[in-house]
Amino acid sequence: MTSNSPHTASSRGPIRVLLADDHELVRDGIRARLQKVSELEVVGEATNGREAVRMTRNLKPDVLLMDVSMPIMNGLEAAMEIRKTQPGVAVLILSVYDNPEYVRGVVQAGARGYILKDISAQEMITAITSVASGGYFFSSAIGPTLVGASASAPVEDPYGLTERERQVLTAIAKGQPNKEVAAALGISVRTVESHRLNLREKVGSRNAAQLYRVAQELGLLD
Amino acid sequence: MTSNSPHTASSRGPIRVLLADDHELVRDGIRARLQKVSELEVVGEATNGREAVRMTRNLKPDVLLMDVSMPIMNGLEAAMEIRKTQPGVAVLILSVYDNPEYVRGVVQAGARGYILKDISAQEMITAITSVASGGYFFSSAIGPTLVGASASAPVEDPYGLTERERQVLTAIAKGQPNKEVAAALGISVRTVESHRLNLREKVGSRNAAQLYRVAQELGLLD
DNA sequence: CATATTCTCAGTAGTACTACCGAGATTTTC
DNA sequence: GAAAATCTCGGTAGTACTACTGAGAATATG
Repeated sequence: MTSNSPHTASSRGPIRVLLADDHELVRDGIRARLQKVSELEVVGEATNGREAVRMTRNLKPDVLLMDVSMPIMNGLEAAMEIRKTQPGVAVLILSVYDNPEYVRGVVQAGARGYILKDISAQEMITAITSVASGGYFFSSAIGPTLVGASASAPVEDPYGLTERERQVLTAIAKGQPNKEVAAALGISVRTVESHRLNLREKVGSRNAAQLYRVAQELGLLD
Repeated sequence: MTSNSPHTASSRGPIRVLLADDHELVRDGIRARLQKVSELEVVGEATNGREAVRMTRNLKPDVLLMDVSMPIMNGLEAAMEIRKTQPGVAVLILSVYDNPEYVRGVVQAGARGYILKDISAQEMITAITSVASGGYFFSSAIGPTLVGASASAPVEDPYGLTERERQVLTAIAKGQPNKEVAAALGISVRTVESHRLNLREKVGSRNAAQLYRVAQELGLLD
C-alpha cells in the first residue's frame, strides 16, 4: 500500500506532463490535445530517451508520456533508469505496437501504463490522470494481454480435434490414466487408446507429457 | 482496437455507476465520495452478485463497482456473467486483498480494473473514469502483479526441487522420453527414472502428463 | 567430523503407453 | 443412397513409465 505521493488535483494544481517522442509532429499533436484540458500542463519535450531522463530530473514532472522507439536511448531503457532514480515520476508509455510481449516488458521496466497511438484524446487524458493518481492504465485493446492471451478469443482449434477427442484430451491433461478416462466416459480402454493415438497424431506429440500443453492451448482446462 | 463504446464525458453526460457491496456502510462511504463529483452518478446499489447482474441488465450503467466477497454470488462469478451478457459494462472490482492470485482471476473473469479498499477518493474516481473510457485500471500496490511472477520475482519454488530435478523436469516437459533425457544430461536412464520418481513425489502427480503443468508453473519453459 | 542432502545407478516387477493391424456401428456429408 | 468421418473395440507386441528397495560417491551443513 505504499503510494509514491500520488497526484491529487486539489493539492498540487495541474498535472505536470513531460513529453518524449522523436517526432515533432507527434509531440505537437499530443500537446494540442492536452492544452485543451486545464488540469494538464506540458512542462517540456524531449526527443530521445537520454534527454527524457535528464529533463525528468530537472523538471520533476508528475507524468512522463514517452514513446518506446526513440534514438540514442529508447523508452524502455529510459523507463528503467527513471524507476531507479526518480521513482515518483509515473511513466506512461506510448506505442504503435499492440504486441503482447511489449506490454510485459514495459511494465517490467517500471512503466505505469501503456497506451496505443490510435487512442482518443479523451482516453489519453484519462490515462495520464490515472497514472498521475497512482494507478496503472492500459488501453482496452491490450487488456487481454495482461492475463496472458486466451481471454477474449475462444481459441481456434488448429488441430481439427473432434468433440470426443477434446473430452479425452481434457481428462488426460488432468493426469488420469486410460483406465480412469475410460470409466469416466463409459467406454473401453482400447477406445481411449485409439483417441490417444489420434490425438498425438493430430497435434504431433510423441508422448503424453506434451498433451497437457495442447489442452491448455485449446483452453480445455481452467 | 475494438472498443465497446467507451464512455466519453462530453458525449453522454455523467458516468453512471452501479454499486455492489454487501455492507451498507461501505456503500454509503462510496456513495458519499462519488456524489462530490458531478461527472459521476450512482444509479443503484446491489447487495450481492446476483442482484448486481440483474440490476446491471435493467439499469445499464457504464461502470459496475463491485466487491469480490458477497453472499449468494460473489464478484468474480458476477463479473463472468456480465461479460457474457452485458459486455459493454465495465466491471471494476473492489477488494481488501492485494493477493497476486486474485488479480489474475479478476481480469480473467472479465473485470476491467482492480482497486483496494484503502484507495483514496481521488484514486477511486480516477479508476472509475479509466474503466469507463475503455481502459484498464489497477491500484499501484498491485501493479507488479500484472507482470506475472516470472519476471520480477524469481518464482518461489513451492516444491523444493533441486537444480538437477529442474533440469530433468524441463526435458520431460519438452516431451523427451527418459532415454533422450539421459543422453542429454549424460546420465543413466535409471537415474532419470529416479529423478522422475522424486519429481512426482514432490509435486504430487501420478504420471508424466501433469509434469508439464508444474514445469510451466515454475517458469521452466518459455 | 558426523549428518544430511544430492546425484548417481541397479534389481525386480508391474502397469501404462505406443505402434501397428483390422473392423463394425453410427452419424454426417455430398 | 453412397462416401466420408467419427466413435467404437479387439489382437499383438514392444517400449516407456511407475513402484519399491537398496546403495555408493560427492557435496553441503552443522
